[in-house]
Amino acid sequence: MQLSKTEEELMNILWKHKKAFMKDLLDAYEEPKPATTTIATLLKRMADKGFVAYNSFGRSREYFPLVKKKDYFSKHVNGLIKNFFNDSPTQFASFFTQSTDLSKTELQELKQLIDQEIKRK
Amino acid sequence: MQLSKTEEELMNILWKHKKAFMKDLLDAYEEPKPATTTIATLLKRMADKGFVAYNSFGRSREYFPLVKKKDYFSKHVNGLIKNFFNDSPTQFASFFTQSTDLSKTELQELKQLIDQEIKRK
DNA sequence: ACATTTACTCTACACTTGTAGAATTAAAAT
DNA sequence: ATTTTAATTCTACAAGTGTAGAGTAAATGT
Repeated sequence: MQLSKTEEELMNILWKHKKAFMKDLLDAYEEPKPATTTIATLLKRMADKGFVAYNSFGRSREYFPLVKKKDYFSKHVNGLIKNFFNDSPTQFASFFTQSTDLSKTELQELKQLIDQEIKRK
Repeated sequence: MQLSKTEEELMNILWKHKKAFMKDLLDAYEEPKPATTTIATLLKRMADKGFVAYNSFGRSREYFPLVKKKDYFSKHVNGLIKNFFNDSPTQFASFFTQSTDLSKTELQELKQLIDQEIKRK
C-alpha cells in the first residue's frame, strides 16, 4: 500500500531526521502546525502500512523509516515513467531537461554527473 | 484539484488519442476491462475537475484533454522535486541518473540532449 | 416498427484520507 | 504527592476514490 501525500510529507521529515520523537516531527512543521493527534494518526497509519517502525523509550517512541528514501523514490519515478513515457527513461529524461528550467550551470553540473555515471559502467 | 491515479491512467489514454469516444477509451484498456459506467464516472469527474471536455455528436461525445500532458507533467515533477529534493532539480537529476538504470548508450544520448539544451541558453 | 446496443446519469457503497477531539496513561515539574 | 504536560489510542466525520448496477434515452440493426 502507498503513502498518501500528507503521509509522504511526514515521511520526508522522518528521512531527514533518520530517527525522531513525535515532538521533533511536530517541530518540523510550519505554522499552523497540525494537532499532535493528527501526526499520531498519520504515524500509526504509516506504521500499519509498513513504512515506519519505532523503538519505545519509556512511554514514548523513537520513530524511524523502514524504507530508504532512495528505494521509495525510484519506485515512484519508475511509476511515473511507466505511466507517462511508455516505460522509456530516456524519453522521460529528455522531457525533464526541457521542462524544468535548469540554469546553464545546473545543466553543466548535470552533464558532469552523467559523465561520471558513464565512467562507472 | 488533482487527478487520482486511475483518472490519470485514463487521462493518459486520452492524451495518446488526442480525441476519443467512450468506446475508443474502453478499447484501450486491457482485460479485464472496467465497466462502461466506471469509465463514464471517471470521465464525468475529470470533466468536473476541469481536465477534459467534449464535443457532442448526436448523443455521444468526443472527449479531449484540456491540459497538455507536458504541463500536467511538469507540475507533477516539480511537486516531486519540491517534496523530496529541497526544491533542487539538480539534486533530483543526480538522484535520477543513479537510480534508474540507464544503459551507457542511453546515458550518452542524454548527455547529448543536455548539450543541446546548454547551447540553447 | 421493434429489439438491441450504447452512452450517459444517478445512486450506492466500501475504503481511504485529512483532520482532530476525548480519553487514557505515563512522565516530568513543582 | 499532586498537577501539568506529552504521547498514544479510539472515535468520528466529511471528502474523495474505485467500482459498478439501474434507469433512461437515443441510435442502430433487422
